[in-house]
Amino acid sequence: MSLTPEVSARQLLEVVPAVMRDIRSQMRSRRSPDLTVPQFRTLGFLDRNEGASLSDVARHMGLTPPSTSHLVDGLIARGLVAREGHPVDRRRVRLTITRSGLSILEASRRGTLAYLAGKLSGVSDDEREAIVRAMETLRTVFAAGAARQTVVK
Amino acid sequence: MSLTPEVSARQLLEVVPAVMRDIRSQMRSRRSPDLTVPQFRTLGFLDRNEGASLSDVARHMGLTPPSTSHLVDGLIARGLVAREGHPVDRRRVRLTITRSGLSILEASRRGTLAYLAGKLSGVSDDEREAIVRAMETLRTVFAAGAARQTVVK
DNA sequence: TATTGTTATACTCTATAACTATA
DNA sequence: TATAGTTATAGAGTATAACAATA
Repeated sequence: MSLTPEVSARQLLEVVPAVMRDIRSQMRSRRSPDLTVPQFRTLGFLDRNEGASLSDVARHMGLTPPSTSHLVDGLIARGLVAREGHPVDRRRVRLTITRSGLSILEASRRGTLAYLAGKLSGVSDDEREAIVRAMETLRTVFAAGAARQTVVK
Repeated sequence: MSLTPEVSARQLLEVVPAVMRDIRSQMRSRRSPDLTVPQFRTLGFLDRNEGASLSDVARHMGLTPPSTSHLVDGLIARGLVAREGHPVDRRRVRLTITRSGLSILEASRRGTLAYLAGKLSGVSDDEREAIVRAMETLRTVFAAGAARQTVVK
């Protein structure tokens, strides 16, 4: 049989990195709203989760807290994210996307989506349906932080 | 309608980075045959293309020559790749995977495939079929170097 | 002149270890 | 003691710019 887990795993391992590289280099090539993929995802998360803590972001991204702290530093340095103290628990941090961050996020999102949609425009409806189905499945299997959350108590 | 290019593009942009992160962190966690994703792909390419030049690798990976040179340096430093002069054109370089590189490549491939297959084992046959179909489509659309090769004369 | 590759430099992403501050 | 976060340090990946060697 051809559709064992091993076969699909092999396909993933070959194709996903190639798609990823393409996305990265497209983002890099936009010379105004240039966001890296992790920065883009962080802004998107903060857009949907106002006042998230550093740990919230780390969990969502599947990163360690130091990596996340560093990542957020970069966004703050560029004025795209604001960091305030938490009113109650003073160990915590409240992260919010700034107006400037939001507009860059939207520009970048539009640009990248348009680019990807262009690439997919030559693909048949049928094949696009398979892509959407596949992404839905993969999302549940590889949800960010899934592995950690299973391990952590 | 729900399956426009835009919808599938949105899915890709959300899901692919998450899958990629998962693959990376799995590779990082194997503490003997630890290869990064680009190193892994480079070794795989050299396994299939004995004596490839630096430019060949760069094209395949969708990277600039300096980045590729650096990447290859790391593999040579670890004894996984050998660099010789080209017998005819002395500007060129012949890259080959070493025996040690091959055995690490195979171990890493087995480990990562097993990990991914495990993750996909809970997925229905139907959904795996969609994944395989999607990957086949994406491979043709995002083939490494495709963009450059179209642009370059 | 054009091609192949390297070196120099710099930034981002990521990790682990060690630390501070707060609970 | 446990939790939230930062700082220190380091390696990999990537880019652009400048260069050397060869064709």
